[in-house]
Amino acid sequence: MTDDHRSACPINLSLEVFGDKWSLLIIRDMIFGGKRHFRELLRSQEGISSNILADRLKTLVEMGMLTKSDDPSHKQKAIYSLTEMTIALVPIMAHLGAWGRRYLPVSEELSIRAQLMEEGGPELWERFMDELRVEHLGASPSAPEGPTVRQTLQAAYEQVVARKARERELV
Amino acid sequence: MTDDHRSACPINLSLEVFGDKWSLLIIRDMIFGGKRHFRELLRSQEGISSNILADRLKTLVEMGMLTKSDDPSHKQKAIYSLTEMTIALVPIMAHLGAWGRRYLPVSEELSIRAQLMEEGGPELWERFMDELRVEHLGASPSAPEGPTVRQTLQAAYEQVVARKARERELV
DNA sequence: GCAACTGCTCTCAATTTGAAAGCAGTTGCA
DNA sequence: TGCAACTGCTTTCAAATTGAGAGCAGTTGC
Repeated sequence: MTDDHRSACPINLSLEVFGDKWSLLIIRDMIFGGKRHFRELLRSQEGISSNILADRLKTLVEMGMLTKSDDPSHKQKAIYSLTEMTIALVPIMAHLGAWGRRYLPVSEELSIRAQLMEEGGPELWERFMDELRVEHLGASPSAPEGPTVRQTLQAAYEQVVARKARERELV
Repeated sequence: MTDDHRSACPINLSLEVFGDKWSLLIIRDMIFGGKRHFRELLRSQEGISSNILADRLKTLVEMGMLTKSDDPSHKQKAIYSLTEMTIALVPIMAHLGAWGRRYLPVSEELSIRAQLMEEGGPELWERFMDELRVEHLGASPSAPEGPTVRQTLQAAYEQVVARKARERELV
């Protein structure tokens, strides 16, 4: 573990961990998409190619952002899990989504989740993080009632997609 | 302005704007270091090289993250200014700094600012953003009393540096 | 027994990165 | 009036990274 860092500034070090065009998208798909397997992550909106995905997963594991384990149901399957470090990025994801929604040409269906995260605020983020800890770290569930945050976000997304499909038919 | 975006997801679009190893560091130096000129930005902690800096400044201007204007005091000097879009990154910077401070091997002097930003919370961030609007957008100052947020952060940084120098002498 | 699926790896071209030197001016000072 | 220091870059060229696509050695389900 040599210090080949450009500087010991927290922002710089953060960028050295996920300051590239793909790492945060992988983490996004794990957090919001619930993806855990290589082939799932390969089917990203943005079309990451397999060599890049393999490389990023490897370095994210090396940096403690993910862990990798065997899937008991299939000898060739690997399961990737978030660590506390990565779960702690949820508020940053929320801010990033809110910022992008405000200043960049997002689509409605792909930003509805960001909107709900923004409206939900820190309380929703905390609930989401707790659910991720249960899912990825084996923490015991604290409030087991109702749909999960991810399910709620996903349902909203699908509703927008359905509405848009209906609107397209009316042309 | 063609849509050559990978996807219209807010997180992806955000990453297309500043998802690289240098752009956010430039913005960091402008926000926290008060830097406005090319040669100032060239003297970053991390040692950016001039061709990369020139390229990033150009694309940041093209994307509306910065504006560039002439310095009346020197015919060859350019002044780079933040836009509202970039000032709105202050909370993300604060979160990023807090995250890095918690999970990565930061140094005390380079993370004291992040600590104060974290402790100050949204109220401090808003005050800082207001000051940046005055400095970069020509907004009229709202609360003109006392030292600026940047001055406060800078003073704390220098205090740590001075203390560490003293401690080194005692060896 | 075979198609579909598993997490990758390999190849090779294209792009990006980066250090370093240099440049055409401008400015401040002696 | 000269000259050193400074201005925002640009150029050069090697090295590293990126990326699409094909392929692979197995595993699994039917």
